[in-house]
Formats: sequence, C-alpha cells, structure tokens
Amino acid sequence: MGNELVIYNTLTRKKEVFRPLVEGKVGLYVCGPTVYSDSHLGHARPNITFDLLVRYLKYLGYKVRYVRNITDVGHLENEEEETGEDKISKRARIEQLEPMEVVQKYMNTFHHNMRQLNTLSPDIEPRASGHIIEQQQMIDLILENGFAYEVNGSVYFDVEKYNEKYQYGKLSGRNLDDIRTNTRKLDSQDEKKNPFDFALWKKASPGHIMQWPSKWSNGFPGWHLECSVMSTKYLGEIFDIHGGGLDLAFPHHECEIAQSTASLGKESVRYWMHNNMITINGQKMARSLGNFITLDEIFSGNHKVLEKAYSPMTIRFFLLQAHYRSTMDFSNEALKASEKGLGRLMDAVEDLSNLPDSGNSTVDVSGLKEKTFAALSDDLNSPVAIASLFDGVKIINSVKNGTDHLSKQDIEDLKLFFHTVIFDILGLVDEKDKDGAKDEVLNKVVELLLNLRVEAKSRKDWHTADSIRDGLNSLGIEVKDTKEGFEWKFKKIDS
RNA sequence: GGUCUCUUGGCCGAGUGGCUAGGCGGCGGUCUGCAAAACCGUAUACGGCGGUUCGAAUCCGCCAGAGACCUCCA
Repeated sequence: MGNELVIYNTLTRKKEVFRPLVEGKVGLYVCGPTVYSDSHLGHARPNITFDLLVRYLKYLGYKVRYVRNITDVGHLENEEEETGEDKISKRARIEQLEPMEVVQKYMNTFHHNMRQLNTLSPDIEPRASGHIIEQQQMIDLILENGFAYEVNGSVYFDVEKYNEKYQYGKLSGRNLDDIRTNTRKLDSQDEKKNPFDFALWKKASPGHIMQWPSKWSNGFPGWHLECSVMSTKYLGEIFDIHGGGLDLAFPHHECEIAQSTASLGKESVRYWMHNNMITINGQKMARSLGNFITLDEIFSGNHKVLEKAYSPMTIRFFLLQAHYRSTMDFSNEALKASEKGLGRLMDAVEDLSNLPDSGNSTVDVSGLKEKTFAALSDDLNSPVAIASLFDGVKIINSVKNGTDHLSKQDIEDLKLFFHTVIFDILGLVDEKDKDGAKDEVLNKVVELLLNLRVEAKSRKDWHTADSIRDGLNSLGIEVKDTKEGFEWKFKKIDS
C-alpha cells in the first residue's frame, strides 16, 4: 500500500509513522480483562479498537502476533475489605466457588461476548497464574539490579532508586515530585519505603486462597508484573505496540515500563496506544453510579437505562463511528442512530450485488477508496472512513435509481472495496443473515403471502392487502412495495 | 489540591488556518390506493471575551463549564 500507517504514540504524544522492528511483522500486546465479573461495555472499547488495528495491519500485509492476557490473579481490592483481599478470591468466597472456577466462568463469558462483537481471537492469550515462575524470575532480575527490596517476605519496587537512573512517570507525564505529594497513603503499607513503591511479590495472609511458594514467602505476584513478563516472553525484550485503556496508563503501564527497564536495562515498548473511556449519558460508567452495563445486558436490553436491546454489531459500529482516542458517550438516542445507519450501510452492500452495469462511470470510485484508506492509515480514523463509506452508499443508491452510472469494472471494484473495508477491516457482520432469513420454507411462505397480496391489490381489495401487510409486520417482517412488486426483510425486533 | 484533556448545529461525532465531514432526527420532495420503507434535496455550528493573521471553529491568552487520572478499573 502506498500510504503509511501513522499511529499516535502516548509516550511521545505525537503521531508517528509506524515502522515495525522486524520488517513485515508486528508484535502487539494488549491488556486483557481481569476475570472476576461479567464483561461490560468498557471491555468492548479496547477490544474493538485493537481488533481494528489487527485487522488493518493484516490488510496492510503484516504478519501480526497478537497477545492479550487474562488476569486471573493478583489484583488487590483496597476499597472494600480491610485485608486487601484478592479480587478473585473474594468473589470465590461469595459464590462458594473455587477461584479457578470463577476465572473459568467469567473468562468464558468474556470470550463469548468478544465473539459476539466479532473480534478476532488473540494468537496467544497468556494467563498470569500460568506464569508465576517467570514472574519470580523477573523479580530476581530486578532485585539483582538493585531496583527492589524485600521486607517480611514481600518484595517492592524501589521507585526512588529507579528514578535516579531512569525517569519514572514519563508515559503519563508525571514526575516523581508530583507523585510524591499526591500519592495517597494507605494503611498496612508501612512496609514500603515510599508510598509510591509498588509490590512485585506480596506475602499472602494465611487465609488467602490464591498463593504460590517462592523464596520470599508463600504469596502472589504484584499486579503490574504479569504484563511485563508475558509480553517479554511472547514478543521479545523489545516489541512494537502495547495497547490498553487510557485508565491503565497510570500507574499500570508506568509500572510496566519501570519493571521492564529495571530488569532488562532497556525499554520494551516502541509504540504505546491507549483507547479513551466510555461515558453513559455524559457520566463515567461506574457501579456506584448505577449506570454500569454488562454486554449481556446491552445485547438483551435488560437494564434500566436501556430503552431496548442493541445488537453486538450496533455496538461495534457505534464505537467505530468515534475515534478511539475520543471519549464516547452512550445514550439511547445515539445508539438508535447508529443502528439505523448500520442498517442503511448493509442494505447498500446488498444492493451492490444487483447493481446494473450501465456503461461509463459518472462517479469516482478510486477517489473514494483513497479517501477511506487514507483515513484508516491516519491513526485508525474509522469515523472518517465510515463517512466515506456513506458517500459510497449515496453512489450505490444513485446508480440503483438511475441518476448515476457505473461501469462493470467500477462495480466490481466497489464491491471488493466495500466488502474489504466493511467486513474484513471494520469487522462488521450483516446480522440480518442470522435471524432466520436462511429458512427456505419460511421465505417461500412469505413470498406466497405477498404474491396473494399483489393479487388483492390488483383487485383493489385494500382490506386483504393491508391485513397481509400488517400481519407480516407484526411478525417482524417489513414489506416494501416497489414498482416491480415487493421487497421484504426481517426487521430487528425491538424488545 | 496536583497533572492532563475536552467544550462543534436537536442528538452522536469528524475536522484543526481559507474548500459540504458523516450518521440519526427535523423540514421539503419523489414513490405509493393509503402507508411503511427507501431515495433525493435542504436548514441549523464551532462555550465566552480579547489577541495574532489578509483570513480562525482551527494558533495564543484570559474567563466559564465538563471530564479523566492521581486508588482496582477498559
């Protein structure tokens, strides 16, 4: 491809031309979920964003190794319990399940939801619990290099020491003095030299369910370590792109940089990419605000802020209609707008396969293609790419109406272009196909009824014609009269 | 309190020195037995006040408002 992919690098706060470490290959690491509850809307954003990235990189001809972790150990929950109990073990106690049973359950729903959103599976999906030894090895290295200290069976990263040689806070634009004055002092952290130091290994209390033996104590790894370890293991000491939510930039990614640098003596990540957050009716989505929506809830419409169900593709399309670095506001009005727009786009795709070849083209197909790919190459500007797809929709409709014309070659071009961008790169799926439209008997029955209706109409028997139409309508089948007779399709059924 | 970001028409959301973003909704029209749908056309905008400039929604300053992170978070 002629146009070069440009990516916004959080580390430099600039758009940079993407050049992989190894020509033709891309190593990508994305922070995955902590599997202790149902997947929510917030999970849709990064996974769709980086799915788009993977799909576009592949389209550009790169061989991509996409690594996305599952966090199944080690995140402390300071806010609730006095003990700082592990999220997963806490949930296990509540539900009377084995910790690994909890992990499995929510990992399964996460995978199911991600399939519904038509995201590609990562090539490697490593789990923190499966890399305890590697994490211990990295702690050893950091200790050897003098950037960590052991206290009472726990090991902490020495941020101050690290900052003497390197720069802690560079990713999130902080310096240690700012952090020093603004880090909250928590109870039971008196083991640490400084409040901003973070745990690499934490000694477990006797009742703590998830723990592993180590030379320091029976315990569990610190909550930033897994990503440093697993990205290095599967992508190498230096790799191309690390992605995640903007909320992870500090402290999680900052700590990752520190850990990798402290253990390897160099930085691992070449391009940092962060997707922005989702708000609901202008508010941050949070459990405490009562506007926290799981993906299952949005797909079923089963939540008080939702007027109806929204399909996975509506969510996907909606998210792609905003740039990944902008905050994105969910509202019923906005979602319904996307649902309709997506329907119109998909109708155009369908029309494209029956478009009349009408001699010389009166529209510029190649200009449309250039515009679209230029947008995608400009830091994945999917909203602009989609806008130009709608320019294409306008062309398709005009040709259908006979006000514009397309040559046979241009029709083929347009068809390939639409399919490539809509299905391969944007990863959309035509959901109409799934709703039973493949049932041949049903199709024939509907056609039979509609043919009867045409007869009724020719007799000017409006009563019969209308009752057929209304009856089908109430069954979720939309009837459109056309010059030739009729068209019909399954409507999305509102709940 | 510290650091940072944002404020675009009824809603969502691009753009970032001069040229229509786009979607949804509105309005007008085409089509129709009537509808619905679809299609076509169209109006409405850059938080406020200053400054830089031939020219600013776009750059700079101030003010107002919103949000994010600083604590697990996608």
